[in-house]
Amino acid sequence: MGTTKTDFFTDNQNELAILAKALGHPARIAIIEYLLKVNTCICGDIVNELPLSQPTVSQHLKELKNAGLIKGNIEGNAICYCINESGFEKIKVFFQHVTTHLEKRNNECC
Amino acid sequence: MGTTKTDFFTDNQNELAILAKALGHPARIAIIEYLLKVNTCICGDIVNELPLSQPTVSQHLKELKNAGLIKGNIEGNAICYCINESGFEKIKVFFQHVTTHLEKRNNECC
DNA sequence: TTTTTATATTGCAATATTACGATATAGATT
DNA sequence: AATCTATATCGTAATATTGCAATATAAAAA
Repeated sequence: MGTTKTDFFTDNQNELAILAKALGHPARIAIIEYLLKVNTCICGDIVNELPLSQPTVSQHLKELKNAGLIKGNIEGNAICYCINESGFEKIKVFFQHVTTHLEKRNNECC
Repeated sequence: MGTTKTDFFTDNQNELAILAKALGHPARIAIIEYLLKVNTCICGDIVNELPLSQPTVSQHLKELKNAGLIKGNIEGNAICYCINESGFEKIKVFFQHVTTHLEKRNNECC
């Protein structure tokens, strides 16, 4: 009990849920928006930008990376983070799917 | 401690996070996909479709409704659920924003 | 009115998430 | 080598989520 019943859902459903869940925190939305603005940055930049401690930011970065939404490359001392397009591509496909379905019918609802 | 520091983020960041969080579970992705297929349905239909108990499905429906992703209308005995387009519109705008930013630069990353 | 049907709510156990201080790691600088 | 800089990990407390049995609610059917 308490655990998500992952086995009973499709791989695609689980993948989409993981991607959406990773974006399900305002700090992680803020990190993505910041990365869109500055293109690349290091963890310390985000620590300066957000009202969160360094360990907390590091944890959020890890979750975004595990979900496949950002990439991190070692650059000497620091780690250079940037957006991982392929992760966003997957969600985009889902939302296009939703939009296409909704456009077909004329907003008929209950 | 343990609570998300909502006050330190913008309304838009919090709203997007709430929408994404609502989609951050495979059962809720499955519910949305099912609603896309059948247009409208009642809670019992989803209980038959998913490997989850009635109270659990009811709870997931509540979360999707609170986030603004589905609508529920009382129809006699039952409640008729359907997709709420305006919720999806908000996320779509966010992803368009991401896509536009990413297309501008030529995939330059770290 | 009793029963059936459809959903929501309550209460609870198991697990997951959020946040941060303290500490570890690892490359750069002096 | 000692120190500084940048980030990750560990440990832990507070809170949230997931799932379901039991129960409540409310309209429909008998």
